[in-house]
Amino acid sequence: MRTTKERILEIALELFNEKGCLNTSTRHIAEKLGISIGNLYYHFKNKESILIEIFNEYIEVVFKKIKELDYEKDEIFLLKQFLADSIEADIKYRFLHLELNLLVMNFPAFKKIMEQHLHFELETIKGLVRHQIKYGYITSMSELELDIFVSNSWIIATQNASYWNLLSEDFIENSKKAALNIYFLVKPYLTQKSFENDDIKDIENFLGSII
Amino acid sequence: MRTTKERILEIALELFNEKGCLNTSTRHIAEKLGISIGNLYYHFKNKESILIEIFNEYIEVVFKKIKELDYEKDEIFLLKQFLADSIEADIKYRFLHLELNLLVMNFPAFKKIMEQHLHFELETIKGLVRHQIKYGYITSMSELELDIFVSNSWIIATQNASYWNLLSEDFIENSKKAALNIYFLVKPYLTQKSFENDDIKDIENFLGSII
Amino acid sequence: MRTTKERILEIALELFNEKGCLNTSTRHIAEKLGISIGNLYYHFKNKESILIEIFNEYIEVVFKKIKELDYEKDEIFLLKQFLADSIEADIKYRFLHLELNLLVMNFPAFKKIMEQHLHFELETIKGLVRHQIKYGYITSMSELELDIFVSNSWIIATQNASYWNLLSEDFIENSKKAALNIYFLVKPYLTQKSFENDDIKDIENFLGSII
Amino acid sequence: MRTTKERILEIALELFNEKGCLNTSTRHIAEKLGISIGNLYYHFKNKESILIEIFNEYIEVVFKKIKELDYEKDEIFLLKQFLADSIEADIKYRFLHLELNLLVMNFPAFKKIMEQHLHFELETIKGLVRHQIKYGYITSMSELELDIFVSNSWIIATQNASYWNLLSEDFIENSKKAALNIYFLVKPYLTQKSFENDDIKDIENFLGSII
DNA sequence: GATGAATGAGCGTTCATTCAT
DNA sequence: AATGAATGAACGCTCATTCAT
Repeated sequence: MRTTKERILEIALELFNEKGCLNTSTRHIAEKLGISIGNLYYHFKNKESILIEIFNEYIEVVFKKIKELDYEKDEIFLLKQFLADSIEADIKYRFLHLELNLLVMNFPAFKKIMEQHLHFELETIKGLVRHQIKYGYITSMSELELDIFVSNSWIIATQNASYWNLLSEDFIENSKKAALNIYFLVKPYLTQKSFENDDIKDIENFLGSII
Repeated sequence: MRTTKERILEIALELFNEKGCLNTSTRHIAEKLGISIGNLYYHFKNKESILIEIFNEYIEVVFKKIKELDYEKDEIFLLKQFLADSIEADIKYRFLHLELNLLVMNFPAFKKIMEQHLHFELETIKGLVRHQIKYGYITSMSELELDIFVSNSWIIATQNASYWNLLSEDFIENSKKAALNIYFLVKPYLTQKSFENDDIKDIENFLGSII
Repeated sequence: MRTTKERILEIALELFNEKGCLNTSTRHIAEKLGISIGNLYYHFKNKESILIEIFNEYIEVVFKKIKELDYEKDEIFLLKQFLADSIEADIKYRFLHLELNLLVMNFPAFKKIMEQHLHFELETIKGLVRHQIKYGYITSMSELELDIFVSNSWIIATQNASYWNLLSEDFIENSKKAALNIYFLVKPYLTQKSFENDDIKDIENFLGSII
Repeated sequence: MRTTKERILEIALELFNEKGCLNTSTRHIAEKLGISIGNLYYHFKNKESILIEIFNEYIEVVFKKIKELDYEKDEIFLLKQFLADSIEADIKYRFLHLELNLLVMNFPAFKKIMEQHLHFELETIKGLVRHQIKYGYITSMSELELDIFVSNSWIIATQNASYWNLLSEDFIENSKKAALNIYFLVKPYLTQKSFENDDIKDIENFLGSII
């Protein structure tokens, strides 16, 4: 049995994804859940803290599997995992990317946490890419190029859903395209070794099936 | 001497970029401009029509120079132009990309215009890329790859400012980085012929100066 | 060629009948007419004076034909005329009766004129009825009964359109029923002499054709 | 102790009768009641729902006593009851009739309910008149005449207050006259049996005292 | 005669949040 | 834990009217 707090977060996420966090009132969350507005404020001191708690969930999902990997030591091809994990989270918490800049403007505490997380996430991705370069999966590049490659990856990973949603309302179809965006962004940097890796073949097969 | 209508658009754009369109009230625009709220509504029938008029300006800026090019016939290297124009507009009207998805949710008439424009813009970019491929500036690619390349370009061009703003408030510095994002996205697809072109040398010099 | 002032009155009446005077803005009148709002206020010092001028037209129409009758001297059967004239005016200026009480509340100058007119109209109707009694078309009645008979007649004549419009939007059909309401209200008071009058036969034929 | 909701309805009715529903702002209601505007909207989702709730009260008052009568079986003289009940409600909720047509124009949900109620009310009155005819209190008449008689009765019952208010502001005096309007409207249709009924004598006595 | 920019009070409504119970 | 009444600032917008040109 879920606690009330958990159910609030669940419903809030649902509504945020549907209409945006800024378009969702606390009263609406409480009503949809069938609890009083007073009870909602008993569990969360304000709307921002609901947002922050959801954001913490998001962070956890993003890094859960990646953290498990001891990629510093092992020679593993991480692209597939990265693709799968990031897309999953970015779909589940898609409202975050739809209105991230406004959220940061409106919720100062959220802004702080968001910034901390972003720095950490970017460092993690950079570390991951460096690892892949070291083991020859990705071509080597300058520090500047790495910075830009990572920023482009982050932007594409988080924003492509917004893009496709502008073009079509077929949500399922759109989310599939996310994989293509990331794959083709990364592809020019893949080495021969990568293309010989079974994971890449899996990915290419999967992407082939989308088209 | 500017007309009141122009001044409203000017101040509105300023405030939209500062705090977001959704966070800017019509009363606030009027107050900052020193006119009555009634006067604002004399010039614009509602907030959405202010947004739409600003969006139409944006469209014009985006396409003004590109439209002038008779690129179907001439063999010209367009990347530099494209970089310059799109970045200029995307900075000047940056609020648009910061909250595009929410704007589309909240303003149905804007949504329609936005969608029409987006289709047209993407086709234009595709045509431009095909032209560059034809004249050997960009490596040839499949139709799918072209689609994804264009979508990635659009996403990076419109969203990179949001990204950098999350990391730093140095607005000038951030806007410079936009060029890097697009350049490195495109770079893997440039041919030898491109690298011999003087424009590319200009770009590389410019980018070098940023770092 | 109509003067601007006349055209304002014309369009105002049209809009008042369509949506009510209180739901019609002065701007709307000017726009529909294709003149500036300033020009409208050049011709009328305020909205109330438009209303009053229209009301004066109404009064004129109501009494034009009745005034022509020298009914004090002639033995004439006036019911038919009264039916025809009052219904015609009450249809043409139907907005007046739809919102008379609110108009009186909102427009003090109109209120005064309205009250004066109402007293005069009621006295006229009373005189008319007394004349019909004197010449044996209508059964004699006490002064109280006469008062009430006249008030009922006025209420039915002015309000029946509102009633039928609540039940159906077929405006033409509804206006026909007005005649029935008045006829059946008066009928119990008609004498044998009335029923032998050709006018009554005309009326009965006309009413028969409605059903 | 009245609930806030009840007090809102109470004050709203008071203000509506005083100045008209359309001339009464929600803010005005809240202020007169000494509550915040937010609280008013906590209890009613919009102004229309206040109007509708008041209208439902009106319906209840109109039909409360009439519904209790098992007039299909008993031979009873209903005129007195009808007079008393309808006048009481039409005075208490007099704003309704002062601006009914505008209310219907401005409040679509109210319009629907109003129309349903009107049809039901008219059928009820018709049934009541048919019963009185059956038991010999009212002279028999054709179906058409019945329709018109009922429509005239409804118009007089609901509109006579508006009429008298145009002539005088003595509210109490005016409301007494309502009874006269209805009585004299009905009188021509009363049979000898009616005039022998004690209720009629009561009415005549009451009316006599008014004059 | 005519234009149209400008005013500002007011309207219906929403919303995050508080607090006594 | 939970209820739900209450607050009040703010929002988008309308309207009759004025006035310089």
